[in-house]
Amino acid sequence: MSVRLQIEATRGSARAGKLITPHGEVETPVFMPVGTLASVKGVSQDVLEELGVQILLANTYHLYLRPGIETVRQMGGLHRFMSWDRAILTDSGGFQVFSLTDLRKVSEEGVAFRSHLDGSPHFLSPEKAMEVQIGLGADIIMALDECTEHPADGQRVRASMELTLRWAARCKGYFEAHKYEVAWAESGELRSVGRTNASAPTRASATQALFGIVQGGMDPGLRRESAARTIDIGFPGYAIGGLSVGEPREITREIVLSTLEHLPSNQPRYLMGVGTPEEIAEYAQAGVDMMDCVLPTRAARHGLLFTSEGKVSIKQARYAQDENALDPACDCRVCQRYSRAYLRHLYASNELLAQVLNTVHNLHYYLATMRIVRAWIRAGHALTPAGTRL
RNA sequence: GCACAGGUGGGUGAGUGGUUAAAGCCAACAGACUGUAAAUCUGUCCCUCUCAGGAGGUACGGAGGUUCGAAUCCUCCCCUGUGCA
Repeated sequence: MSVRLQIEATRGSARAGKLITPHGEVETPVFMPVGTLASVKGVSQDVLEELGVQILLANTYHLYLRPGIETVRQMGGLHRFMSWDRAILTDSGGFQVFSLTDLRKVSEEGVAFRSHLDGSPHFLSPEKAMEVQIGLGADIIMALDECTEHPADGQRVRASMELTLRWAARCKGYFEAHKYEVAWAESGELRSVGRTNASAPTRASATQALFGIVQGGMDPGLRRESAARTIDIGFPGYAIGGLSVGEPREITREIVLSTLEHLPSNQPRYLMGVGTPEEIAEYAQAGVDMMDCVLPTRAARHGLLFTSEGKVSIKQARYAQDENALDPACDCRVCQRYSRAYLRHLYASNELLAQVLNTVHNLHYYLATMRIVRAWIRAGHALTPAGTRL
């Protein structure tokens, strides 16, 4: 069978459990750091393991362009290539439809991209997105969707949603026909790279899972319809996409909360691209099982650190001679060892170590936040307002 | 001592008569960042007022001068670099 969610505790609409994947169990609700290019910028895999990262994101579009799917296949798949034995989820390239708006053209068939690297033309169809993701071999792969821009008028949002639905069906069709082509098994050996699915499913091939994505813009009605029709197509897990695209945060909340009500209660629910520590804590408590966001890693590289006392912009002059730990309440290796003054110095001096340490801290903070939420769900005592911010 | 070349805002460095409070870059200071074209981007960056559109003052080594007008031209002085004695 496929990736599945084993719910072990609930509290209100929140749930805690385990996501079963070919590369181990993932405790949910989970935050998934983003490693677009098969690398979480600034942090090595051994440190990610030490931090307790259970599942990473990587990106279809970026890895397809470089190093290219054939290289990853030859290297035994994404897990072996990047030396990561835990779970991986690949995004389909749908977000690039949104973010590379000047470099792509969307049609019924798919998306024509001009590479942001060298300008070369490429075409990503739902089928191609599946082929590439099957080749990469992530545990969870995503349907190609159109991440609708905001603002957009009602007609546009509906058309975009309908396109995503048609693409979802095509993705599922291709995936079902080709999912046994996963090129390697747990052992890392190449398996069954042929075009037919005649070979017996390996453990890995049997368990790679394709998730569908709900769109519908900022319209709860369209979100509901998108959810229902995506569920009709049928996936082992469902994502809420198309949020955090510039809309006010209250609207994000409204759409997340209303959409969650229309998703199956016994399957993984993945909120894509969200959010701040406060947001991930809130949405996990509202029943989201999986979230990813570039915020902790990007903000870290830009000197913005999340702490139990709120945001700290470590570049500020006020920290120049501050001998305190970045976050006195934090038990990460950065806060255990270095002063704010030193972290500011590293940042101001453009030292690579600044990016590394800042990223380690922010990821730790996000992961710690989710550990607290999981404990809260399981233990059944109320989180204090301050607790949600730890 | 002589001969060249220079001295510009925190640094560097454009500018050689007006549209120059003086480009660009750096530093400094602040802000943004949410399925990563992001070690990125934006703003401020002489002083004082401001009804926020601006107003006034000071400023291109120093002192004079030419001119309606000078960082820009002239004179002298000071200083720096290089070369020759």
